[in-house]
Amino acid sequence: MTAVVTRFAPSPTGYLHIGGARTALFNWLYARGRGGKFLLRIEDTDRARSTPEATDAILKGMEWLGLDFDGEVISQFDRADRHAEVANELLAKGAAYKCFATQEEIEAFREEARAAGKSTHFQSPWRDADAATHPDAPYVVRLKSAQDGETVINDEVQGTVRIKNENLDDMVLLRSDGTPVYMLAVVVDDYDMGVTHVIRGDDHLNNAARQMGIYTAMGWDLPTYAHIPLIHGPDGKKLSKRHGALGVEEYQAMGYPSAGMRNYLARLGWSHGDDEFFTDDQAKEWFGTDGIGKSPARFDFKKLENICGQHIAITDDAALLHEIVMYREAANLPALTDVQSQRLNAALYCLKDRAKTFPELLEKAHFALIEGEIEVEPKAAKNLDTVSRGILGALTPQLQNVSWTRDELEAVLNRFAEDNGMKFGKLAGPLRAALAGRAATPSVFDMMLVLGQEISLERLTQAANGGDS
RNA sequence: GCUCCGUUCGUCUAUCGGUUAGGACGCCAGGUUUUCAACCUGGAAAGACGAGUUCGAUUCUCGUACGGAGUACCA
Repeated sequence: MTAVVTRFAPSPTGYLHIGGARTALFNWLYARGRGGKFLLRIEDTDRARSTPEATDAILKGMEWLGLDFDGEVISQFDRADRHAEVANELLAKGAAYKCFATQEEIEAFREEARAAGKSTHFQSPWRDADAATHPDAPYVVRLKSAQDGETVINDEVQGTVRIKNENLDDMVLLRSDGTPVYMLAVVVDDYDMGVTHVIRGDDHLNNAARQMGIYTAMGWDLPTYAHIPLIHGPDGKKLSKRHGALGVEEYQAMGYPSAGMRNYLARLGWSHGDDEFFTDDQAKEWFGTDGIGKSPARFDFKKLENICGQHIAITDDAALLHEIVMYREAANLPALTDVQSQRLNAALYCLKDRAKTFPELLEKAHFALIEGEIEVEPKAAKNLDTVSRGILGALTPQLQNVSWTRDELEAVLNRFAEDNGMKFGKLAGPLRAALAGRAATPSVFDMMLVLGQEISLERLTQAANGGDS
């Protein structure tokens, strides 16, 4: 059995959108789970629409998603000579022909066909023309595709799909300027790159039948096809910019961890029994085309968040800190100072299972990130009224000479609450406001432990004095 | 127009002819709780529609409806 080779072949005409990212992920999982190779090819034969910025965005997106590929990035445009070579070989074999029809002639043909309710596929009069009759004019090279019988696609996802050959047109292989067209380029590239499994969007299912004509004419073995359904927006319509069709870098900027993104995307349109939450290793082991569904899936941010929250919770602190740093960069937030990252690192243990995204985690880490003056948000301000400040003023001295451990702090605070005839909850609000300036924070004990005695007492004192001392 | 593909709770999905149609997210109720989150318990919630095959269809076949894709000298 030959080794598996998959590829991701985006065209660089925009950012790497979520559907493309999932296609890349599927190919990556398939290859990586089988000890195979995963290649990247940029389909840049459309010079007018391809941009280096887009290629860059694709590369960045894949890097963020952790989808590493083997070998160099392959530019399809760079291989134009090879594509032309194959076209000429097809010509020599009589499997392709030169077509001198003008755009006007083709247009006229289509209009007539449409009016007659027939297939609009252009039927070139040059298909069987004698070379002696060829004019000295520009021409395109078209594939002489079969006209009878049917083409059968054995697709791993779609099953057996039969298309009558009469519905296949003689597609253009080489433009009149001699440059190759995508349909030719994919086939030649996939063949030359040794691609064994073509996993791509099902918008290419029809194309597969047409491309198979080239394989047959060249006598090449077909790859295994798996045409996966596209992702739709929340309204079930085609994904548009308004809902979810954002570039993957925007998901990074929104603060989703990439492991969660991979998990969610893998689960979108693919399943392995009831497993919802899994690691990369599990996904690689489990992934196969048999688990891919046939119907389009919709993107759901709620579920993404849930999965991401679970991944944040199991990520080790060092990796998490690193990813948060990268997130801040992607979101154009100021870099963390040394003190901030030290404190954040120390606080991660009590933060990571309370947040679904990095912004949420950072929001809860607010107490650890403040340096200097604390601004009290309105919701917390009511916990710092005169009465509360009095309580804090009475409490603070009692924390002067205790050993700064969780047990000790719990003991002191509980005793204080009891002595003053109040429930601990009554005490927690003011403490939270004093330590973080917020109403929603991690446990007050965790905050005091992370901040340390000196800073904790400083903040308590400041709050007790009304914040104006 | 023509060709191809799809359709199970709101969403992602399981089911490979016989199930009280399962799980997850979300939602609702209750519990726990120093806030948030988490957690625990319970609940509502689905086979597009119509025929056919079969002892028996969510599952197989056909049709209809609705979505999607392709039909380029775009990819």
